[in-house]
Amino acid sequence: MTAAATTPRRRSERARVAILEATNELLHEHGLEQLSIEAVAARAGVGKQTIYRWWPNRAILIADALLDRDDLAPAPPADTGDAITDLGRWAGDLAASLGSPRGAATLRMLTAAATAHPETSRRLHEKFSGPLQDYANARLAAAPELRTTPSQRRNAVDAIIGGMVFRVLAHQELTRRGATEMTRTVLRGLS
Amino acid sequence: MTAAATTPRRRSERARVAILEATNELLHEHGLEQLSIEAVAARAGVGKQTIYRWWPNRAILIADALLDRDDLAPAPPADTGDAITDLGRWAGDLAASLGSPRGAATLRMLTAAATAHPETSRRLHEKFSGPLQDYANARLAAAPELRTTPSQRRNAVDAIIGGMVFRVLAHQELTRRGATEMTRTVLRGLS
Amino acid sequence: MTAAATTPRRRSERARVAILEATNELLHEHGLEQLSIEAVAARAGVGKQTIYRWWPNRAILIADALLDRDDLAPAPPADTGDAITDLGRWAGDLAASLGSPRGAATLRMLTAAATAHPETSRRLHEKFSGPLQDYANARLAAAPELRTTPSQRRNAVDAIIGGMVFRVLAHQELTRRGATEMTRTVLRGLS
Amino acid sequence: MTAAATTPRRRSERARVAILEATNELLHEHGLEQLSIEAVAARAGVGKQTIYRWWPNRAILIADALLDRDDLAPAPPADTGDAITDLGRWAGDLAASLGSPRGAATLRMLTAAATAHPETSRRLHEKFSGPLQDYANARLAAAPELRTTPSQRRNAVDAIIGGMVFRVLAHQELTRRGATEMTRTVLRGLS
DNA sequence: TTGTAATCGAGACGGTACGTCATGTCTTACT
DNA sequence: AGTAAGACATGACGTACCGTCTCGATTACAA
Repeated sequence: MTAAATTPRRRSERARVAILEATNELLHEHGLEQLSIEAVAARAGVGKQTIYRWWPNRAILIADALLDRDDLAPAPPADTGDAITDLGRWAGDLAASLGSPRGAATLRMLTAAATAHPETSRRLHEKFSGPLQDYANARLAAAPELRTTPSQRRNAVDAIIGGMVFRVLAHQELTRRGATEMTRTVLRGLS
Repeated sequence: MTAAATTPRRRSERARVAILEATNELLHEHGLEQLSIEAVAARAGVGKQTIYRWWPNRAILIADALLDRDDLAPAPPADTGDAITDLGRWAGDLAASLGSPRGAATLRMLTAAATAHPETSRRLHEKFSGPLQDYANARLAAAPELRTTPSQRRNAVDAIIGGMVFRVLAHQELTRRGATEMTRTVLRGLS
Repeated sequence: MTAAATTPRRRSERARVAILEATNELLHEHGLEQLSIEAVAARAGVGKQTIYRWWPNRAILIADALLDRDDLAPAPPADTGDAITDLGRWAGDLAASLGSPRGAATLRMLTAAATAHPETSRRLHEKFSGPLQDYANARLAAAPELRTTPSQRRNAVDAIIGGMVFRVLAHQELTRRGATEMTRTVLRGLS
Repeated sequence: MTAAATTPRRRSERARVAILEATNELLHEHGLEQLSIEAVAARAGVGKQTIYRWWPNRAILIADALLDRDDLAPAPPADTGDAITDLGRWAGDLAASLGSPRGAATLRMLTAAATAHPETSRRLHEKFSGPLQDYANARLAAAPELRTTPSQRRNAVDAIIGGMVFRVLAHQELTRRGATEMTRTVLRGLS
């Protein structure tokens, strides 16, 4: 609450939102590679320079647009006291999100974007895979009924998340029920 | 009276090989998005038209070039009679391949290419993930010591493969030893 | 009729004629600049190499095709004893030929072709403008009623021929009657 | 409330001039058919798109470049009161211009360009042959010493201009003196 | 209330690469 | 030997976008 001198920025919120929305729309309509800054500018009713002023390049704009919608990773469920139940439910929620057409498309485009751009990879981990790993790991560590080493936890968590991601990337079906079963199968190995 | 139109096709093998090699080199030097057909033609010492004559578009050329080197998925190991041992070894081999810098780069680029192009996705599954799933599934099904349902096998197999792929895509370490441990952890759930 | 040993050449007359006809047709259908060797080969039902074997390049093929039809410069008329009458008739015939749509198009294309290719220019003069100048000059020189110096004759002849050619190139009307009048006007200056 | 769409056209004069100059240079260095837009862009230090933005096709660029230099048709001479003297001098000036290597090359290229492109033909007449015909015709009409009909004037004018143009196109010598003589010869027929 | 300066829309600019077309050369199989 | 077919290396075509650069107009703070 210091009376600091304010920075007299006057960035147009209207433009910012319109650009991110246009980017998301075009991404889902035409795909990652077909996205052109000119099309974004036209759809958003914005000058190209306004985009370049705030996003230094295409890759960062794409990451911003895709990660701004932070509904990919669902909130952790309530703690029922049983880790397998909790993680099964959590995996089901995650599968519902990633398994939907839009979620799957978003995950695939993010994966591709991360391949080409390390910074996107970092942010993808920070906003998506990191929190997922952290929650599952913590829930496992807090489960007295499952005596696990850190390395076992890491393996189990990556197998669960990876199994789901793999199915999405491979265009194979991923249902809430299937994810829960997979989770249970993996966790049974930690008895 | 004249004979039917003859078919004097004489595709140059020299050009075909040079193009695929140049594509692979440029892909690993500059990345997927930076790959230009003009650069491939120049490096291969070939006219652009010769590329377009045989590959209808960039995506198919990339898939061809990356999948032509079929060293991504290793050959299945000898059957020792113990499924967990065999699959552990198999997973280790796979991890050695995917975990190497070149293998990891290839997998990432293939994943990105498949995202943008359904046909590439199909061929990636046909040459990579399909055979992996098939082998692991068959080895599990043939293991009398593990009584498994098809659905359980499918879950376990995807968790193992997905876990490894996920680590590669997330730029996390994937060692032969880690992969074997992860496999054992998952399979223990199938007792 | 000598029983000379024949040279065992086996050039296909069928191909030669078909190529020249196809060239002429395409020239009048699409114009000089649009003419492609590939189109000629296709229309003539001939391999490209057959064209290149006998005509070293596009320009020479075009000149050959256009000049093969030697109906541009009409035959000189019968000598009536009166130079002005004869030359007026001759000019009229020439105008009828050059003034027709096909003749005009041919003259224009030949002019353009000659601009780009000196050898075509030479052959155009040899088969077209040269004979015209020669006839008119000779007819004037043989007219006792017109006492002319060589230089006067040359001027008058070029004015007459040039006047007609100019009208054709400028897309202006050129009639038999107009040409005769122009001829008379010019020749009257040689009294 | 917002103002109507503004028109922020800011065509670069620098680029316009550089393109026309480069075109003229390359035209005289390599000829009409060898002129490539890419070479113009490179020589002018300009992007190809900048050429295509303002000139819809090669033909119009060529016409613009050649006709922009309006030194082909010389200014009419002062009126001395004697039409034959005036027109002789005018023809001499024209011959000096058309007879020079550069003038001849320009005339030949314009003729060829007009052959392939009607609009170029129109502009060539508008800027070159039209004004020539108009001046000569008017000078003749204003000469009381020469009683001429419109049709006679038209014939004489076309014979004079055509005679000169013909000599240039036929690669024959055209001197100031020769042109003056030809003019006098033709005009003597209008006594 | 009025400068004044950052931001905005628009779009021209010098470039790079696209995918297509035609060049002139070559090789193959047929006649 | 000549031919129809057509692949080849080359290079220009005309288009689409890139990222940079003006150009007025707009707008919100500071004087």
